[in-house]
Amino acid sequence: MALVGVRKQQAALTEAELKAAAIRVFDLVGYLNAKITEITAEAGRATGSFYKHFASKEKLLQALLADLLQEGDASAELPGHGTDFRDREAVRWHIAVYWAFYRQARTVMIALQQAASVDETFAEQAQRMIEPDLHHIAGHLAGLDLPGDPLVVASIFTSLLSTFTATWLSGNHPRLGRELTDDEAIETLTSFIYAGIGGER
Amino acid sequence: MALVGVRKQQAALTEAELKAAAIRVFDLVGYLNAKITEITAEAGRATGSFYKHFASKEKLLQALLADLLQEGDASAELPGHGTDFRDREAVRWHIAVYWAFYRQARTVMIALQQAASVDETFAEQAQRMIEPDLHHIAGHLAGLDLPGDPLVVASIFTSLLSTFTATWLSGNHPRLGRELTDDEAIETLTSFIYAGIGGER
DNA sequence: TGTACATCAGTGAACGCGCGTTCACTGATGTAC
DNA sequence: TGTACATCAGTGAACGCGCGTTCACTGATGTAC
Repeated sequence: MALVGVRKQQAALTEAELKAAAIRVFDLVGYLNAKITEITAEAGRATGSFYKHFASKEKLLQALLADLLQEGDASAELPGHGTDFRDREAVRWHIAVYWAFYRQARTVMIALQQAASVDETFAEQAQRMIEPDLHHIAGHLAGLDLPGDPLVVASIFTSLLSTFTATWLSGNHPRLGRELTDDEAIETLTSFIYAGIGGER
Repeated sequence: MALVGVRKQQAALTEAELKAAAIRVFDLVGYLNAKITEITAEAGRATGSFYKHFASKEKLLQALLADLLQEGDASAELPGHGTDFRDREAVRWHIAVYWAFYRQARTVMIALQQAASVDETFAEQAQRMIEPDLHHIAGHLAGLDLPGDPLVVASIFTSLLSTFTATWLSGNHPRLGRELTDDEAIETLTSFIYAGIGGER
C-alpha cells in the first residue's frame, strides 16, 4: 500500500489530461460545439472514460471554473495595491491584474459566457462571479466626480474590461488587422477609464 | 386574378407571424435553445410550415437581420448630427442613436451574438456589421487627445455601447436590483466616454 | 512472501433521446378554355 | 359564367442523424489472510 495509491495518481492524471484537452477543444471549436468524444479523443482516452470523472459537460466546466477561482483567490489579495481610484496608479494596477487573469483564464471565461447564454444556471453563476468585483470596484470610486451612480459606473468598468480583453486576447478572430501589446492595451484602457471615472488628467 | 393574389398575401402573413413568433421565443429561451416546433407552435402553425418559408433556423435569423439592416439604413443618415467628437453633443447624439437602435433590435442582436458563438459564418457576419460603425466612429475622433490608437479607441467605444445596452436593456437578467432610465443611461455613457476619449470637461 | 479475491480506472460498441427535416396528403386559390 | 385541372400554402406524422450516456467487459492495482 503506497501512501497515495498508483490508481489514484493515474486517475488524477487522466482527469487533468481531460481538463487540459477540454480547454484545447473549447479554444478550437467553442464550448457549445465541443463534443465529449472530441475531448476524450484529444486526451487520448476512450469515450466512456469521461464519465468516470465528470457527470456531464456542464460538470466539467464547473470543475474548470473551480480551478480558476482557486488560482484567483491565491492572487486576489496581493500586497501593495492602492484602493483610491483618484490615484491613476491604483486604477492601472486593477486593470493590469484583470488583464493578466483574463489572458490566462480566457478560454474558460468564454466557455462560461457561452454556457450562460444557453443555461440559466451558468448565467446566475457568472453573475455571482462578477458581483464581488463590482462592489469591490465601486468601493474604490469614492471621492471621485463620477459620471453617474457608482454601481453603474463600476459596471461600465468591469464590462469594458471583459469585452475588451475578449476582443483583443481571443486567439481566433481578426482584430482590425492589428495586434496589441499587453502594455499598450493596459495603458489605453487605463487612460480611457481613468478619465471616464473623472480622474485628473 | 387579384393584383396581389390572396395566396401571396397569406404566405406573407404567415412568414411575418413566424418571424414575430421567433423573436418572442428567442426572447424567452434564447436563439440557441429555440426549437423549430416551439416557434411554429407560438405562431399557431404546423411544424412543416416553417420550411415553406425558411430553409433552416439560420436562414430565419439571416432574414431577421436583413429586416433590421433595412430599418437601420432608413435611420442611418439622419440629418443634423455633428461629426466632431470634440463636441459633447455629437458624442451624445451617436450614443442616443445606438441606444435607440439596440433597444428595438435587442433580441435579434443577442440572437446574432449567440449564433456567432457557435457558427463561424455568423461570427464573420457580426464582424462585418460592426466594422463600418467602427471606422465611422474612428473618423469622428480626429483632433482629440486620444488615449491610444484611434481604431482601438473606437473599438472601446462600440464594445462599451454594445455590452452596456445588452446589460441594461435585457429583459430577463437581474441588474444589480436597479432600473435605469434611457436618459440616465445615455447621460452616464456620454459623460464616461466623452471624458474617456479626451474631450473637455 | 504468496495466493485468492475485490475493487476500480479505463474501454468502446451499442443504445436511445431529442429534434431538425422530410414527405405524402388536403383543400383552397389560381388558370385555361 | 362555368367546368376541369394545376398549383401551392399549410399539415403533422414519421424518419433518421448526431451525440450524450450507458454498460458489460478487461486487466491492473489493492486487500485479506
